[in-house]
Amino acid sequence: MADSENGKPERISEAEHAVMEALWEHSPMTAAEVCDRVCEARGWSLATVKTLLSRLVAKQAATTQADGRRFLYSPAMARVDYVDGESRRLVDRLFGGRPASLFAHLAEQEALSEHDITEIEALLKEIRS
Amino acid sequence: MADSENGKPERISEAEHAVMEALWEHSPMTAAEVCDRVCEARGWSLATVKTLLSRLVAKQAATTQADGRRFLYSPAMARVDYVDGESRRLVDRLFGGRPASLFAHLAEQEALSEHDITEIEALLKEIRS
DNA sequence: GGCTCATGTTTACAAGCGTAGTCGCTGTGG
DNA sequence: CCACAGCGACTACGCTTGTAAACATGAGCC
Repeated sequence: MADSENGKPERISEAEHAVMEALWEHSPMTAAEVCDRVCEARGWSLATVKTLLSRLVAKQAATTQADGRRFLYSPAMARVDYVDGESRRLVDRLFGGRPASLFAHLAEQEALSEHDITEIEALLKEIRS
Repeated sequence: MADSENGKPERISEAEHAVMEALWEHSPMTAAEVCDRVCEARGWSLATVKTLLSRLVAKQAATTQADGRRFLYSPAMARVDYVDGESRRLVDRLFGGRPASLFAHLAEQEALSEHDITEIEALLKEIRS
């Protein structure tokens, strides 16, 4: 079962996400190249990256194209879609689905810098135009 | 390790979070009362809730006070702190720590309703005052 | 042609999670 | 006094995750 043939996007774990970020930044890449980009930061071995890549392919979050005997890996989903899904999950789970509540929370917690606020004001102005 | 004596807040899983929400809404409560509030919605048995409560106590996310032979459970962390932690994690992981990026994303994805936008404008005005 | 290197596949294994059953204790109604 | 109901503690068990080693295989080098 799990998700062999249907299009249900299986959930990507945090470690897997780190690999996806690398692929979104640059693709296609071999496993070794992915490792070059993430192994040091996360303290991983190449073997770990290989496992994660396999799992991502199994989850249909990444695709491969043969290049001789090796594979070149590419993301199979757009980053924006992933980010969107995760954002919505958070807003749904913690803010009753109301993005404004998230914003209010950030503001109350003073997680917003002067710069953030200015930026958001500018965005709002743009939306309004 | 884990977090016996130190104050490191161990991560709360999704199922556990559902229980925490119940406790935040109303506390203290017995395991049975918590079940009344969440079992139906999640299709859980009382046993499941008991397990989750134990784990939450172990993680020091909830506390108990004896009431005769049973326990009354209460949250040991403020909801706002949990929400804040999760929000920041998301912003850090997906938006490079810039809340404005999250906001921009939401705006681009049209996840913001007219109402949301108005609300945020109002909040901004308040901050500015 | 054999050895080594790169690379995907298989296997491993502990910790965490979701879900729940069973055990043991004790206060209570009869 | 005893069976029972209620309750926490302990045990269970399959799945996912993080992390990686072992294995197989093809390719180039000497």
